[in-house]
Amino acid sequence: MTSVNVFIVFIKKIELKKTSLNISKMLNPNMVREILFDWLQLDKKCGKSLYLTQKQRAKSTSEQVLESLKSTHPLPGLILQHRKLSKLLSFLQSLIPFIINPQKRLYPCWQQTGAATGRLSCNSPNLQGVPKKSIQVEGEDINIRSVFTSRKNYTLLSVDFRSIELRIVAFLSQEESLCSVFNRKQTESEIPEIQNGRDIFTELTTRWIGIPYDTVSITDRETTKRMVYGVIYGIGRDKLSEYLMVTPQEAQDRIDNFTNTFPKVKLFMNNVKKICHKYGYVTTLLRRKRFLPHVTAGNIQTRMYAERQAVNFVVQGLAADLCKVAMIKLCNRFSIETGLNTKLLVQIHDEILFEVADQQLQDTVDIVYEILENDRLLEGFVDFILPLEVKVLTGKSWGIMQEIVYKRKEMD
DNA sequence: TGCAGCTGCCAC
DNA sequence: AAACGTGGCAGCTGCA
Ligand SMILES: [Mn+2]
Repeated sequence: MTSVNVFIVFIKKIELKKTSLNISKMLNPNMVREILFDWLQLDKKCGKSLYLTQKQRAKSTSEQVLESLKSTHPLPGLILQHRKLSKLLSFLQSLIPFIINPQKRLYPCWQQTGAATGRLSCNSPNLQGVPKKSIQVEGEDINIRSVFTSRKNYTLLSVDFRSIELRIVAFLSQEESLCSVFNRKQTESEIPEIQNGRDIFTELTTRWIGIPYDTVSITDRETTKRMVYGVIYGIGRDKLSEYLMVTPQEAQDRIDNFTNTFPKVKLFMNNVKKICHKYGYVTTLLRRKRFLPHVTAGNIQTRMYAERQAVNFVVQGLAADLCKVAMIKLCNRFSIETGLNTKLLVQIHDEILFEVADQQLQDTVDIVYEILENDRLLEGFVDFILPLEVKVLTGKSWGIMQEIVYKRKEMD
C-alpha cells in the first residue's frame, strides 16, 4: 500500500529543494557538458585528465567526474544534488498512475524469466529498485520507502538472506576460512581472527583496516562488501581504485591480498571459467543452465566478459534458485499447511517482503526461521547442506523496520 | 510518431 | 571509463 500523506509531503519537499538550488532548466548530460566544459572550461582548469563516454567518446559528466570537479567550481556539486532530487521526484511521480485504485495498492509486472541468471525482474513500477538511502531535505531525513505501508491490522515482514552470495562462494569453493565463519553448528572458528555468528563483511573490515569489530562503520562495511563482490566478479584495479579512493597500485594490492587470503576462491573462479570454455555453458548447483557462446569469441575482451558472466551466473543464479525455493516453501506452509493470512508482497533478489496479520506475526516468524535456517532446506534437490542465515525485520512502513532478535530452537 | 541507442543512476 | 555481474527507468538524440 502507499501512504498518500507521506507521498504528497515528500513530493512537495523535494520540489521545494529542487527549486532552491536555482537551476531552472533540465540538466541532461549534453547541457552539463556544454556548461561545464565548453563555457566554464572546468576540464582544463581542474588540472586532471577526465574521461570519455563509452560509445560517443564525449566528455563524461558522471557522478565520479563531477565529484572530482567540486573543488574547482561549485556548480558540479549543485548539479549532482539536482540529479538526485530529480530522480527521487520522478520516481514518486511515476507511481501516481499505478496507485489510482481504491486500495492504493501497487501491482507491478513481475517477470519470471526477466534475468539470465534466474533472478526475477520487475517493472511498472520496479519495486526492486526503490531507493534505500534516505536524503536530507531541510534538516529532515526522507526515506522513499516510507511511502510503502501495510494495510490496517497488518505488519510488513522482511526476510533477508545474510550475505547469501558470499556463503555460496564459500560453499562452492570449499575455502575453509570462509566456510567456518558461516557454519552454524560450529562453536569456534579455526581462524582465530574470525569469530562465529558475526557479520562477515564487518569481520573482514576489522581484519583489513585493523580496527575493533564494534567500531566498524556502516560505510566501511559497505565498502568491504563492494570490494569482495567486485573482486569475485572480476573487477579491475582502476575501477576498484575509484571505489576505494586509493591508488590503482593499492587497489591491485588489495585484489592480490584477497586472492592470497582465499586461494580456493580463486581456484573456484578458474574452474568455472574452464568449464565454460569446455562446454560453452555453465550450470548452478540446482541445475540452472546458461549458455555463453561468446566465450569462444576472437576478441579477448568479449571472451573475458563471458568468463566473468560465467562466474557471476554460478553464484547469483544459485542465490536466485535458493530464494525461489524459500518462497515456494514458505508460501506453501503459510497458505496450505497452516492457513495463515501471510501474503508474499515483493521479492528483492535476496529479500522477501510479506504482509502479515498482526496477531499472526509470531507464528509467521517461527515458520520463517524453521524453514529457512534449516539444513533440510534443499532436501530433495541436492545432497549437500548449505547453511543459510536470515535477518528478519518488521514494521508498519517499509522505511522504518526493526530487526527481530530470534533465539533459534535446536533442530536436528 | 514510434523505436532503439546512449548516458547516467537506483536497486540487488 | 575501467577486466565486477544482474536488472529498470528517465531524458535525451537520431533514425525510419
Ligand atoms: Mn542479503
